[in-house]
Amino acid sequence: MTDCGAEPLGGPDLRPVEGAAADAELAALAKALAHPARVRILRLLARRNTCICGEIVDELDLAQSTVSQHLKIMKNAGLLRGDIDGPRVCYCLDSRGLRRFKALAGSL
Amino acid sequence: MTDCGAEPLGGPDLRPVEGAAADAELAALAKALAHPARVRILRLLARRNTCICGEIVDELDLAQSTVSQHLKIMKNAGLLRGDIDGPRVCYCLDSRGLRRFKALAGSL
DNA sequence: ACGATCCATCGTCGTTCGGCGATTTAGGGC
DNA sequence: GCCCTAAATCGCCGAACGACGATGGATCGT
Repeated sequence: MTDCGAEPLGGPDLRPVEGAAADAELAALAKALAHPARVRILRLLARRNTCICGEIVDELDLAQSTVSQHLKIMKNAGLLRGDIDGPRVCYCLDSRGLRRFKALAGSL
Repeated sequence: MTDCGAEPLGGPDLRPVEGAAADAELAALAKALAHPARVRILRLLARRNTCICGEIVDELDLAQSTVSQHLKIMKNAGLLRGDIDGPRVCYCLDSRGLRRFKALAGSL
């Protein structure tokens, strides 16, 4: 139940890990992780291999609107995907973005 | 000339990569990297294995005071070390902090 | 001792972040 | 159609960020 759709299935990332564009990219990804609540959300989603939705709100003792903002930030950064599942929305990791982040971090 | 002193020489980092404390730690490190100029500074310092000081100002087309702020942020985050070298200050990577960041990023 | 240089810090300004309650939007169930 | 629930969005607020110029403190050269 409520599993996210399949990944868009990208091959290995060919973009460079250096240069001005890569710097901006890493900075943007880092900014998306620059808050404990967002790191926690990412870990929650990683632990349960299935997707959860409003359960995140229950775990975080933050208001629903605040959690929604955090989710939006990470989604825009490409770290999460959110699929609509009936009246709910199912979030899960975007492993592509996560891999990209790790690759950029590893290049330091 | 102008090489930083030796690293404080820490063994392998024993702190956990998960839990609330680790989340806060990763968030803090990520915040320190959440700006293109700071990523760039880190890369500049990584490229030249010797330390540079005000040369960073020349490369960044930012005001000297702004660069100083960025350096302070990364120093406080444990990503840089700054050793006084006569009238100049010699910045270089704190490989301990950098390793820690990579370890935390890799745990995602 | 003096001026010059390097860097840090201060004060200011506009922008963005992070939080919340309240409201809107979108589906599902009856 | 109507309500109920889940989630997004809006509006507001205080706090922090990011940039700058100006000022201050330390050190070198002369």
